[in-house]
Amino acid sequence: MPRPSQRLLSPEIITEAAMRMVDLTGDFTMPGLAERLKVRPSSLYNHVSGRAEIIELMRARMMAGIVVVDPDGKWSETVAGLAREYRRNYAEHPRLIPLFTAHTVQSGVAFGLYNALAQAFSDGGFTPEEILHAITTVDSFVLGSALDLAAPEVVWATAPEANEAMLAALATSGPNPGRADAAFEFGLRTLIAGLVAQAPIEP
Amino acid sequence: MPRPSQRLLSPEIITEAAMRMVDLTGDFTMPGLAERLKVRPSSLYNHVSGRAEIIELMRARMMAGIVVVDPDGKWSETVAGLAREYRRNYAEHPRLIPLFTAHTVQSGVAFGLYNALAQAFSDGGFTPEEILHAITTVDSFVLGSALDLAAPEVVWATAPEANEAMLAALATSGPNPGRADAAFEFGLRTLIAGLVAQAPIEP
DNA sequence: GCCTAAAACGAATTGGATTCGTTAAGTATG
DNA sequence: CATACTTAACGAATCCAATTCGTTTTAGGC
Repeated sequence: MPRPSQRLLSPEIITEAAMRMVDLTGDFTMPGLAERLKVRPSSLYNHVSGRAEIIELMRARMMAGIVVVDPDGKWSETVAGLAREYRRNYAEHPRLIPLFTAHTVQSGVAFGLYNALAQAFSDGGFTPEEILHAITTVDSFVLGSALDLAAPEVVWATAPEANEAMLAALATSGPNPGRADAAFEFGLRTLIAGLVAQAPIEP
Repeated sequence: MPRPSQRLLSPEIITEAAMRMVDLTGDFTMPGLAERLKVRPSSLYNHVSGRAEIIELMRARMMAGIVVVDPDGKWSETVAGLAREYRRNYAEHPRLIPLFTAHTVQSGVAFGLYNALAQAFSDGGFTPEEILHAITTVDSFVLGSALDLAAPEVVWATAPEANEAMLAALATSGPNPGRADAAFEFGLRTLIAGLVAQAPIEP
């Protein structure tokens, strides 16, 4: 017999549970979610339209964590800070990222971030077209770095035909996420240096 | 009654059909694949272990397209050439990328590329640890750029709360893949400039 | 105390991935 | 030529996830 209405669910509760499930197992299913919430799968549909919406809610929840503070110094440091903040949010739930990139819906979240980047690059004297490309570049690098974080480190483990330079490089490799973090900082430094070198306005 | 053995399938034929299906629709299913190949779904399992292996075969097939030529000049231009070649292969089948990043298996393909990058960075005077980070940086940027290519341009379409710098930037935006290509070239230029600036050895 | 809307339920449907036993064709062997 | 073996396609069946829908309960407003 059907159970009474007990207010067990809400979009927020479902989203939260889904995120915990993805963090734990790398994926989520409607039956699994329902079980965690002590509910039948069909009950979920009283609160969300389906699996796709849950993914979008998780995306929005992750993006909402990005805190954009007013710039307080060099435009280049503003960009670096924004990129770090952007990645930090991804890094808190690395296993969500493959889910996001698989379902390429991606509504216009994170416009606060984009606006702030646009302003910073504008301060650097870039043209409107360059600003768009620069934002895309930062976005691509951060997303790629986040995927690197989610990837198993096994990728680098065995090197059947590595040359000398590669072997020496691999020998320095520690475990994730330390390696991924260090690589991100290196890449960010590199990217900022390149941007500064191309910018009409110092620094 | 079952039909005779007519040699309709092979791993290569299946992989090829799956890639065409993904290029066309953004995904593939075993029944859909079977239909395209005029075969029953179960027949596929005589040639591949399942859906996961088909994805890995597609990944390998894509990676195999990367041509690593011997460097003929500056290390920085070698890196730029390798990055372009890497992305070019992704760009030929953009809709495969979300599939790849979803199933994060990623065996040690593309070691030829990694070796070549390691050698180039070694020529630039980077330390082994820096080499690993530099390779990761290029990898992240190329993968992120490839995802950008696969993303619908609708993402940029409407800007409900864009500031002035952002609006001006958006006004310059043309359609994909032109925009994504230009952004990649900008980002690559930027990245190379940053690497050159940090390298102990010119150029 | 009654009515209604919200929300959980269970059953049923659809569709994809996979397994397995069966069977026909081609191939090698005597 | 006949027999046995192997390959590969087939169909049926299983499992599971996603989703739909009609039913039921009950909390809160009147």
